[in-house]
Amino acid sequence: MIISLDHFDLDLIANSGQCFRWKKICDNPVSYEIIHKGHYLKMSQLSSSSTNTKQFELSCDQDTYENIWKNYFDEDTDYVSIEKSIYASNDSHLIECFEKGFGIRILRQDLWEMIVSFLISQNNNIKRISNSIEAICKKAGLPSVENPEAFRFPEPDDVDPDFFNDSSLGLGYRVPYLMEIYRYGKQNPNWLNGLKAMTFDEAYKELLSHLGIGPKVSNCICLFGLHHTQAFPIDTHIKQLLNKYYDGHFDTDRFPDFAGIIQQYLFYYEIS
DNA sequence: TTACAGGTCTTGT
DNA sequence: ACAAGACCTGTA
Repeated sequence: MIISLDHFDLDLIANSGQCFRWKKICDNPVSYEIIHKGHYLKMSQLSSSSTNTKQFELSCDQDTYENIWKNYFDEDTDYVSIEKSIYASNDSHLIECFEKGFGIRILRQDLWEMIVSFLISQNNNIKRISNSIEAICKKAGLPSVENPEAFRFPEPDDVDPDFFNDSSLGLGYRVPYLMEIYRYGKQNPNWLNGLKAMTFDEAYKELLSHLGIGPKVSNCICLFGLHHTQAFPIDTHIKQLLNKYYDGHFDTDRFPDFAGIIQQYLFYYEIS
């Protein structure tokens, strides 16, 4: 099926550091394989017109799109008003980041996958994070609905904690963090729904109480897993850019409720 | 070879 | 409350 999306660019989203499993399968047209909540999707970017809206070809049917992917792409967030706020801010560096990153959009990814992914991400590089996550999914061996060769992300009940005691996964010292969070997830089946019901501040604090989750990872989980777009994760790259352009401090109150989206533009500009 | 990576934990003051 | 120092290991 064919759909139109505005403020949406496959390459930019793939390289914006929020998704670790997108796999590029073609340069022309730009095409990716995406796995989300047990479903597999091939997505191609058809036109790159000068307008804000682009066309995409998706391998799924209408029902699966409505039930799974529509929410994942977060079509409801109003990026036009965000764009207006950015230009109204007179922040020349931010405007430059926005123009270079036009088409970045924060997806609504699976909460459990984000918790585990950002636990792995600490003091780590994106390539190795992706490799570890892929190794975990492959070892768990749970096929997606549409493609038996593409494996879904294992949920708490899918693997024993001891599953992670395996050096071939390349997890290093994070192994006990994963063992503990899988054990906790299995013993507390309502935990994820509870997190989803919380405010940003509540969820942020609750996540902090778990082994291996500090301020940065908790903010990432809130932003990418719970879509609390006011979360503003500060990592080494953001720290460097704040020192370079903002005297070491960024006033998030300038962008109430969507500082996290601003952070994504700044982050992408810095790493690219 | 050395330094770094979307940090956090532990220990010492 | 805050400052070191340790920590796995693939990648550049």
